[in-house]
Amino acid sequence: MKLQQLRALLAVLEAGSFGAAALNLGVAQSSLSYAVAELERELGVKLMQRGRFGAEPTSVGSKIAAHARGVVRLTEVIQQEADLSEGEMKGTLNVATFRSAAGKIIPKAIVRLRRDYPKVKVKLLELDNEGPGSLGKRQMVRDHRADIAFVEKAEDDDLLTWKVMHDPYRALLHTSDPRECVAWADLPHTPLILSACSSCGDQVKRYAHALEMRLEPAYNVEGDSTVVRLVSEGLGIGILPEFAIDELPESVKVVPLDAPLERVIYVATLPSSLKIPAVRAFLSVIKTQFPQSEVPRLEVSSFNTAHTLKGTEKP
Amino acid sequence: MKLQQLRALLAVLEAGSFGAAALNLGVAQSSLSYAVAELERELGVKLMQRGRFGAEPTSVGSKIAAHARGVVRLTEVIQQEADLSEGEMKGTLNVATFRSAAGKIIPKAIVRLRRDYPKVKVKLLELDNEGPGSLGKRQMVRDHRADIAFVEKAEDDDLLTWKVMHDPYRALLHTSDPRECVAWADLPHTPLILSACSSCGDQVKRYAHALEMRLEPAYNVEGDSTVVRLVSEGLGIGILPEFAIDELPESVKVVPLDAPLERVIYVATLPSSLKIPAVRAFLSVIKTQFPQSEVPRLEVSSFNTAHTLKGTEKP
DNA sequence: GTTATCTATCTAAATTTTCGATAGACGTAT
DNA sequence: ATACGTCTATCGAAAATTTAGATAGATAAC
Repeated sequence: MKLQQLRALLAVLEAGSFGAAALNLGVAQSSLSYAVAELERELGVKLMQRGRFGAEPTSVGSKIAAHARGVVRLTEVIQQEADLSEGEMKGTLNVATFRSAAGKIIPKAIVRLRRDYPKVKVKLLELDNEGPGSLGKRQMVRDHRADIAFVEKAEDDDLLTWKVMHDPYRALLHTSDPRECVAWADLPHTPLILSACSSCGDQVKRYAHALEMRLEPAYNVEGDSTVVRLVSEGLGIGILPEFAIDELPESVKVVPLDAPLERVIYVATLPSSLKIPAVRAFLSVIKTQFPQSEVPRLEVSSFNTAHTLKGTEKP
Repeated sequence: MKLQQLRALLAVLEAGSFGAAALNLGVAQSSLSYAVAELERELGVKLMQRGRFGAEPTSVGSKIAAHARGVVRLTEVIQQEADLSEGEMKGTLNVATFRSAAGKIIPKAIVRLRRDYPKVKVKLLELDNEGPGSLGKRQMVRDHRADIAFVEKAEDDDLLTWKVMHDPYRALLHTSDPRECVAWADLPHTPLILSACSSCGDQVKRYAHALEMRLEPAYNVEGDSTVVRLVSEGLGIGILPEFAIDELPESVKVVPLDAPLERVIYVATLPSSLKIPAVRAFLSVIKTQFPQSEVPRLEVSSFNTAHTLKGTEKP
């Protein structure tokens, strides 16, 4: 088995066809064909189903690809480790996020990361809909497609998950509205504008249900920014998590709700990823950036194989 | 970076010198020298300190070797996955144990493993003294030197740890002794034979201390079998965990203690190792072999990347 | 100073990978 | 039905890489 073969497998899988992958990598198509065929020969299984429309993984192929990603990622870690020993923290970090975290939290963290570890690059993988088709962020982490994911729920599974911050829901009012605070009790009487994406709307409805209120949203829009636009048109009251609010026009103001509903934002990662220097760097940045977070304190520069990790309890 | 280079690094590290490693692998010494040098060139760091007495890792070298072991292990997992998809559960499992677990628990488990998964091989790494010098079993697991370790303490760290069984301490009497049970209160009055290894003796002393008794062991011997021999010579009462008692001569009998002291035996593994089919197979064997164990139920044959794992809480 | 025991390096041979071109397979459009 | 576009597999030659064997250099022990 050769690393190049595993890399070829992953490239083809990602590109969807041998030809496209060859173009991406700048090698001949026949090379990839040969590499994958050789790997299949050695393993004794067919990894991809080739057809008229390219190549897609067999079921073994998918499983093996996940391991292969782990292998390739580990080789990157080896390089990171080597660089780190020279005093240079380098490398790339793959972060899976949803839009509203990407909007405010991540930039904050990245700015600080660039300051403290200028050579660490971050690749953002935004995926909002955890629905079928697009893999969930947790699954991205499990498959080594991402090192770290920002998630809104702390499920109890095989990933380590830490609370990063609380993000309170706010009401968006047209500036003509005199109120400085919105009461939940008022909501049934006014047209509501909720966002469908990233479970925000759902949580609001669930909370209202708990208060024994029936909310009938007047608009259930797709993007967070659309909510803002509709509010600025005077079409109703918008409700969004504070960190999802990007830029406000003059005609819209943000006021608190009387009962503070909030969503909690977590980071999740594979236990084994804690050995990756760049991951530790990122988590340490998160830790200092969001002081109330429950991210454990990790030594970055000088961690041993017996790595220092205190308090990895799950929420 | 090439897999062969990583394998060369590990082989040299294990053998202690380039020449010995070359002999082990059946290749020329110059090949290994070239491979490691090439790896060092690419990484930009010196991985080994070569000298008159062979080669030993630099500090970066050790860290990188640990990752390299992970890489190599993952390639083996890839092969396992391929074989499994053909219906054949193959592969090798590295199990770190202490002597007395190796003596009774492991053979039981291995017999069943051979029956259920005849092609899975087990490599036993017995290391009793967790002292300095010899790496601890947990560290073996962390460094990917072992997939699974049997341990006597459940430390709260980065390893997953499950209780396997309780192992009650027993008294060993010469057959001339009429007692069918030994009271702790009697112990200070008789010459005691304790085993120094694997913390057995320590635990007995600690327990006696808790009972406010001062035990003065007449003999503190190295091996468990030596305890049996001294008892058969009529030199005193031996105390050992039941599973550490291997074979008894005619002249020795085993009786319970009036207050049942016991040690608990755990298995520990890296979270990421749960993706290894052979590890899951072994754990499932343990699970059925020791029904009171707290090992989680794992599907072996058909596990997906979203692997089925229920109840991974630590003790 | 010699020796024994290591590793590094050199050259040539063997192996492996890559390339470019081409053939085959398979739907689709004409 | 035939030609076409879009894939992958395969072939032979070239390029690159790895290997082996021999030898030189380094270093501590004697």
